[in-house]
Amino acid sequence: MALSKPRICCLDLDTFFVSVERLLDPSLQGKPVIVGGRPGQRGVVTAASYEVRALGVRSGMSLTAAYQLAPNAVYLPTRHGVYGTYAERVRELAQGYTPLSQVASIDEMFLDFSGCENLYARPEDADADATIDRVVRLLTDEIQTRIGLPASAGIATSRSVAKVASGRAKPRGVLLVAAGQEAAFLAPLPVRKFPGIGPVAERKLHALGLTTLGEVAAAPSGLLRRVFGAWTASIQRGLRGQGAHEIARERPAFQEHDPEGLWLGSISNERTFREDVRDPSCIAAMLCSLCERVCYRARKRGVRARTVTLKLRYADFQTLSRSRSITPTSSELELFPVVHELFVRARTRRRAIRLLGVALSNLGPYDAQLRLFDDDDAALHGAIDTLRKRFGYDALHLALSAERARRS
DNA sequence: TCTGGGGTCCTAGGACCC
DNA sequence: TCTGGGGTCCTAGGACCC
Repeated sequence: MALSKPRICCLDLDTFFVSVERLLDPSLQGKPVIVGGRPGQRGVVTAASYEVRALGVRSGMSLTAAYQLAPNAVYLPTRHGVYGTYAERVRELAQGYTPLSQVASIDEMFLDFSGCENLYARPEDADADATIDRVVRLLTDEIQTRIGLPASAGIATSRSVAKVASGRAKPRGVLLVAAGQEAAFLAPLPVRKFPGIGPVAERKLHALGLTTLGEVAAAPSGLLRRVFGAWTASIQRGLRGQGAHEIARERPAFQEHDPEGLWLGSISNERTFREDVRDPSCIAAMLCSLCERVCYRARKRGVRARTVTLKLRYADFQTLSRSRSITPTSSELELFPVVHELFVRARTRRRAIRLLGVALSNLGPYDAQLRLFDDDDAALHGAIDTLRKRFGYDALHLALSAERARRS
C-alpha cells in the first residue's frame, strides 16, 4: 500500500462559550448572546452569538463598543471552569475516532486521520476523501447529539489549511480541501485569514499592495521578508499547502521540558482595575494577591520559577514589564518582596495604574528534598493548600491581599 | 474599536565567559 | 591590554492566538 497523504482535521466548536451557556439555559436559544461581562464593565467580548455578529459584534471588541451595536443582547460573565468540563467531554469523544490528536485551545483540536481511510472505508464512498469527510461529519453530528454542542471541521493535508477550512465551514459544517487544491483554496481569501498573520502583518502587507493570500503567495521572497522576517519560508510553504502536518502526542505544556530539564511554559495572572488606581496600599494588595495566585498554581503543578516578571499598564495604556532571575521559588512570601521592588523600579511616571500582572517562567521541578531543612514555608504552604482544597481558594489570603479582597 | 486574561514564540542588545 | 569571535544567559518588548 502506498503511503497515504496526511489528512489533518481541525475540529472547532462554534461560538463555544455561547453554546455552553445555551445548553445550561435553553431560554437563550435563538437570542442575541454576548459572553464576556456586563456592559459598562472594563472588558471585552469573549464570545458572540451569530445573532450579534450580524450586528457587527466581534470577539475581542470592548463591551462598551458591543453595547453600542447590540444594546438588547443578553450579557453574561465568562465562566471558564464550566466551559472546561464540556471541552473535556468533546475531547474524549473525538479521541475515540483517531489515536493521534492535539489540543490547540479550549475550543479547538487537531485530529490526525492519516492512514485511517481503509479502517473507515465503506463501499458507497467514492474515494478516500469521501470516507474521511463522512467520518468527520459523523463526529460533528455525535458532538451535537450526545453533548449538545455545534462543531465545525476542516480537513486538509496541513494543520494551517485545515484550520482555515474549519473557519470557512462554520457554522455546523465540514469542509475538505483535497490534496493539490490548497493554494487555489487559499488564493481568494483576505490575508488575515491565515494563521500567523495578525493585524500588524496585515497592515504591512496592505501597504505593499497585497490583500489576498494568492497575492502573498505570488510575491517575491525578498518583499515578504520585510513583513515576515525569519518566518518567510514557513509562511510561503504554508500558502502552498506544504505546511506542517505533524500532530504532537497529547501532553500538557508544563510536562514538556527541554534538554536542560527546564519545564516549558509559564504561569501568569494579571488584573485590570475596575478604576485606575494610585493608592500605594491598593497597589501592594493587588501585587500580593497576584503573587499568591501564581504561586498557588505553581505549587499545584509541582514547579518552581527561576524568573519572575512584573507587568504594569498605566492609565494611558503604556505597558511595560520588568523581570528578574531569582532563586527558584513557588512561595508568595519570597516572591512578593521581589515583585514589589520590581514595581517600584518600573513605575517612573506619576500616572494612575490600569493593570498589574505577575508571571512565573523558567519553571523547574519542585524538589522538596532540597528545601525541607531551610524552608519552614513548605509546611505553611502545605497547610494553606490543603485548606484551600477543602474550602476553596478564597479561604485564606495573606493579610495584604485579604485587604484587597475585602475592598472589592 | 478607548482596548481582558491566559498563553506561546521570536527578536535583539548587553553582559559575561572562553 | 588599542582587541576577534562564538556561545549563552538575562532582560525588555512585541506579534500572535483563542
